[in-house]
Amino acid sequence: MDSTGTGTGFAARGHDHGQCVADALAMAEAVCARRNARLTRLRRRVFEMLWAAHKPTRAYDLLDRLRSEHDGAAPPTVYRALDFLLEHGLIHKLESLNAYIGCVQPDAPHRGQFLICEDCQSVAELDDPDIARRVLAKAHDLGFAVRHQTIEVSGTCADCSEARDERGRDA
Amino acid sequence: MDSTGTGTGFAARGHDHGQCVADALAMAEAVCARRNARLTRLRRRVFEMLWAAHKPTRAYDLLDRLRSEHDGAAPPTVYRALDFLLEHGLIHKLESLNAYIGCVQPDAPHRGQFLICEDCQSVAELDDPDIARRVLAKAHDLGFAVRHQTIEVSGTCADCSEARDERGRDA
DNA sequence: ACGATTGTTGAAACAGTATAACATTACCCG
DNA sequence: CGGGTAATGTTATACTGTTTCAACAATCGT
Repeated sequence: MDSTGTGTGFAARGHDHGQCVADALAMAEAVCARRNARLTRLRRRVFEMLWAAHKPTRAYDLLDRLRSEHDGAAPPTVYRALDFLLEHGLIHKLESLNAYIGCVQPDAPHRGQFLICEDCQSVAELDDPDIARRVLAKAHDLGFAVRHQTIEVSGTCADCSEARDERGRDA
Repeated sequence: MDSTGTGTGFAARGHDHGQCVADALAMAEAVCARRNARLTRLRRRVFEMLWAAHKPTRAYDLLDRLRSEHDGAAPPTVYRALDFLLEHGLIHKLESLNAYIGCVQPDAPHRGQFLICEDCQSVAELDDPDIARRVLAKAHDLGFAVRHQTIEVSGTCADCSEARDERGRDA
């Protein structure tokens, strides 16, 4: 579940990144195969880039990288790939950042909750059913039929809080 | 608390709109006075426009309306006003729509939860402490210090669900 | 194998959202 | 009044995302 073993939802600082990208790709392949969705070269590249960055990445950053290895890439190129990946739950869009990030659990399409560290730009995806249920229940009380939840929390992650505390002591 | 009396968080279809805008403006005035913040003519107009629309409104829509009554309005004109209003908790930004809407409870700056109807574009602001607390608790467990919550739920409001059902029976 | 259908990509232009940078004016306080 | 700060004017630009149409490739039924 949490390939980093830290239990914080954030990737550990020194984790085996190549392996983590490879694992994500294998999951994506499996998901697409199961649904007869075509994970083309382009889509795969965008997916890999998102995982390689391992932090929220903007469409035009992806576009720049695409262009460097493939002439003729244009905005629709990257947005179409992103749309496909979003549709299949392989990535998420962080609305508060206008950025995209790989999904840690692409088995079933879903919307999790995101903790976004403002210091180091790392993101933890929570998928806490309690939170989602509470929102659903409240909406239901009001007669509101939920289609989609966007839950994004910005702040400071544990690592950065520590680092900040240490700087504080030094000063 | 809920000036509409519907209890759904959504404004009632036939509520006294002029009064509702006037009330909001009075609250804004009071908040700014208490903080020595200057609710200038421009800022007041943007605030009024947001309340008059009574639904999520885009920056460039506001700009168009500003221009019609005030030559020389440019993007920064409206964005600066929006920044001021956001800073003082008088309005909210809906990240998932890139749109802005008046805050129903501007006494203390805060971030509520939003139910966004995809059919009629109406928005309910919840401010449910349970939801906020649960998110805070979960983040705290992971050592994450929360600065800001963005919780936006899209779907169909009770009125539109009913209307849809009726259309369904007719068909 | 064949064409029809559908899905994917290429390419150019465009629409919508937001900020940078700098000049100018209005306001407040001593 | 003078001097400083906050607010606005103005121009330009950066960033984010869509529309459109044409070309190409995979799939499917026959």
